[in-house]
Amino acid sequence: MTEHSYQPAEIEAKWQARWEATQLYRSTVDWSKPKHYALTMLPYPSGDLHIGHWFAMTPSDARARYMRMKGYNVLFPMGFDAFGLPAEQAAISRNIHPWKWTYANIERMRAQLKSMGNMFDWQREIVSSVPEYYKWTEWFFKRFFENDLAYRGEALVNWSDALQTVLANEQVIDGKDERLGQPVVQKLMTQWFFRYTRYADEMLNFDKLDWPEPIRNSQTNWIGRSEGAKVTFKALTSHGEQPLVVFTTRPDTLWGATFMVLAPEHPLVDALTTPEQRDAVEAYKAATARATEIERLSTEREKTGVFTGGYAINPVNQKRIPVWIADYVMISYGTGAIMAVPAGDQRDFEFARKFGLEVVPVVQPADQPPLNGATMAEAWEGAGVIVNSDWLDGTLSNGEKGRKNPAIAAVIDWLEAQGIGSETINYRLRDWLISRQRYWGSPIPIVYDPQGQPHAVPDEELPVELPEDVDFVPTGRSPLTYHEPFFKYKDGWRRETDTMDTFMCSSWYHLRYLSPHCDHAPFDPEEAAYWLPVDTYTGGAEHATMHLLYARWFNKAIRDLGVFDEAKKIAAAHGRSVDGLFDEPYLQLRNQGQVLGGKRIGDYVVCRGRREGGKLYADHVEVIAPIDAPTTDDPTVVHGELMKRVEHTLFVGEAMQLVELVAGGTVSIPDIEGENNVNQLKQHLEVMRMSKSKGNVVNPDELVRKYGADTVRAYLMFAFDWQMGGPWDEANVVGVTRWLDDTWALVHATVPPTGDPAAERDLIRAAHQMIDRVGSSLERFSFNTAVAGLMTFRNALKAALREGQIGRAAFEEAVSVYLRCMAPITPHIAEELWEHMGWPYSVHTQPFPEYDPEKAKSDMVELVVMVNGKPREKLLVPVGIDEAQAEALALASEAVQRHLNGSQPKRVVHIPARGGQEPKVNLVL
RNA sequence: GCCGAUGUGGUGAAAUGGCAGACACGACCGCCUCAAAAGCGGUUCCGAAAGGGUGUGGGUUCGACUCCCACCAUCGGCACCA
Repeated sequence: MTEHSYQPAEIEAKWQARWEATQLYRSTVDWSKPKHYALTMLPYPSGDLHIGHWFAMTPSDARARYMRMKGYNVLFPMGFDAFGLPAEQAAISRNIHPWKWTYANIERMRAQLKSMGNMFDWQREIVSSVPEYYKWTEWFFKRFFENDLAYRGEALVNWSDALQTVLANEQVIDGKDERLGQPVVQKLMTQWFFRYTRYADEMLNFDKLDWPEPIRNSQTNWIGRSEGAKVTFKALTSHGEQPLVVFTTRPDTLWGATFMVLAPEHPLVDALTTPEQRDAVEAYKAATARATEIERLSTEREKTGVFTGGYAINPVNQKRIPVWIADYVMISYGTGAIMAVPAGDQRDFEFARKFGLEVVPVVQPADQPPLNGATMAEAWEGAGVIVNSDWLDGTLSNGEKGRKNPAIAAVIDWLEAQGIGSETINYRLRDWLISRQRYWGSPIPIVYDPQGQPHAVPDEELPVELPEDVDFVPTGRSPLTYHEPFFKYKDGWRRETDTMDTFMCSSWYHLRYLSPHCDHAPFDPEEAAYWLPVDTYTGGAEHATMHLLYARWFNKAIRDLGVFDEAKKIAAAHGRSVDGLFDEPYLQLRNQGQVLGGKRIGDYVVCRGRREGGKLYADHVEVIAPIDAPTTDDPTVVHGELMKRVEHTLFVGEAMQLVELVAGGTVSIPDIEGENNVNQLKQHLEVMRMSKSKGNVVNPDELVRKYGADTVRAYLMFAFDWQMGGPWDEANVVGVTRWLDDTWALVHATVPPTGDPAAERDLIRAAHQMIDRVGSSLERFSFNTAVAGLMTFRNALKAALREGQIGRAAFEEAVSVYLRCMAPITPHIAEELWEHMGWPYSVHTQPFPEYDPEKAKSDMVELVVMVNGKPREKLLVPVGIDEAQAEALALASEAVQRHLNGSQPKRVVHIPARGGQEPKVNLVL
């Protein structure tokens, strides 16, 4: 027995205080050591830390700690993304200033974050809403403005009535804002933009990045690059000939363009429309404007459109073709106008058939009878040979996009020579709209002269401070427009009164951690030279096309403005390779999954038996489809969804009727063959996102009080694959509780001075297998197998100590390895037990144990004997057994003899032991 | 429609192309106890066994949860994108 048991509350408070007092997690530049910048996404100070924060941050901490023990100088900072709409919304509904609300939340959340026991260096904390921080957000804006990366422009923008502000494209999902899910409308407004598309191509290149495929895929889709050409048609308008430019990815089909379609909002529509068509066109435009607000998204909709009465000249063959308007052409993509090639594009084909327009085939697929424009049933979008196209006839159009297609390459060259078109890359990506008509954000450091021209405020006036005494109730205009002391700059000059999108603040926070109080630059170049770029970034996948893309753009933009130049010189002076060093902000990215609230539909059961009191004693329970539910009111039958089960007691249906399965009672589940068992029944469990309204929020503070931080950490790491997440189920915490209780007792055990060498060798072998397992698991973010490796060792240590054959020296060696392997995952108990062993502070500054394959090896192994790839027998053999011996033993084995039945194997494959696996012999019959 | 991810026991889940189900929860049996809890020991994919099992159907391979093709289901990104 131990003198006292494991009391997490005591030891966690004690060690957190000691770590802070000794500055154990202070990270400073040290050029003699390799660095590792581990970053986890900073929280928004919305009130309380939830279990998702723990799930994101504590495994990230374990990884950072592991890297530190592996010899890296690790930076693992934390801060608060403190500007933004939620603070303002909360402030409005509670009538409290956003400033007060935000800072109160930060106080609270900082304490909660500290309870995790993470190795955050709190001296590097940042808060994005303090002037010390946003001075530099403004400074970056100013640099962008001065270098034509920020501009003021009029554009159709996303306007949210609910939020009373404009939003970036990224913040609009299916026509609704991402915060409240309220409709967003298109409005023509003058706003601030960043030249996002300037880096589109570079952002499509992920060569330097170790990022998850789904994120790269989302970003690639979001940027939406397509190769093609711009071609200038001649519009015959009421004001004479006017150029009408279209973007096409299929310039090889130009000769098949038999009409044109413009988006109803296109500027040339009015000039093209003839008096006879005027009414129809106006009516269609009005209808489109209405439809935009509802749902213009539906892919299945039948084509609609109206003839403008006007014509254009196809520049390749001088053909006069009609110009239509239709809502399937989007004003926001390409040039808002298309050449329609009905024979080669299914949408154009449908449109042509509906309105009786001409179809001229220009790509003739091989192995098919010649296409006939009048009779073909659908467009041919694939490869083929060009026809009906003058000089291009006979060229191969191989189905590729861009210059890889010979026909497209030939046409582009020709268009450029003729001066009627040019090769063009078009992006789905729009420029980044960063102005917001709200109060709680970083001011935009711009002033307007009396003529309304924007000028940047001088550097010495930065930061433009956000005034506090503002009436911030939203009116559709920035609250700052009502604050005269703020907007009045000098005679006749006005300040910009919009504020910046908070994604601007979070695009560079990883730089401010480097030197949060630096007052002459956004960051100290020496710190940047050492720490940048971020080596490992962890956080949620929901930021794929927002924060993670903005931050990449931001990084590339400031790199080209020379912001990293000095850091680059310093890094080079220390012998670091600086080529491309600052091209990307985050080298490795890993996304955690989500902890959900629980879901599973229970089996629909029919229980039959005898009723006694309020209970049914069932001798048979059958799982059926709910549709087959009996319609009887027989009291000896209970049916419904299985909501819950405790041993042999079932709770059935919404009414939770009690059913007791009697001894010898049977269960039948048609999906599972054979005789079924009561514990095979599926019970109802709700899985959904945790939210306050659903009342399924798990409060981490309570869990910490109940189990301790180490248990919560380890359980979150153990419960699911970290990159997948899953439903929260507190019932399983007990496995981790037992593990730590056991560990406590085992390390406190009394052991004899000497033991049995064989048993000791076995224990040390188990320890080295653990090192390998825990280390490689943490390396690849596989936290659940790391914990499993530790538990496996616990089992070995427990069994060994029970036998009483472990001596003091072997015990200490094993415990030393064990505690150092535990330290990244459960830092408090590891530290406490390390101290208990009498070893010097701190376990966290110890090296991670070195894996010794020799010590991990055993003397005997199981030789796996396989027949046609199926394992049939295992033979215990000495570890160094050679191929001939192994094959002879395998051939002689009982199972093989049975399978051979007197014949000879066709082939014998020997698979030697490697990578900790057993040797195998496969016999092919 | 295009692109991507996922699919394994009663449950959470493991498995560089090499013993499928490690580790844990639950359940069952036993020990301990006057009793219960805790604890301890054992069993737990199906099958008596031979053998069969990783969403379905093919393929590659001596050998496939893993690689390839097609399909089904769920989730995510893009979407009348020219």
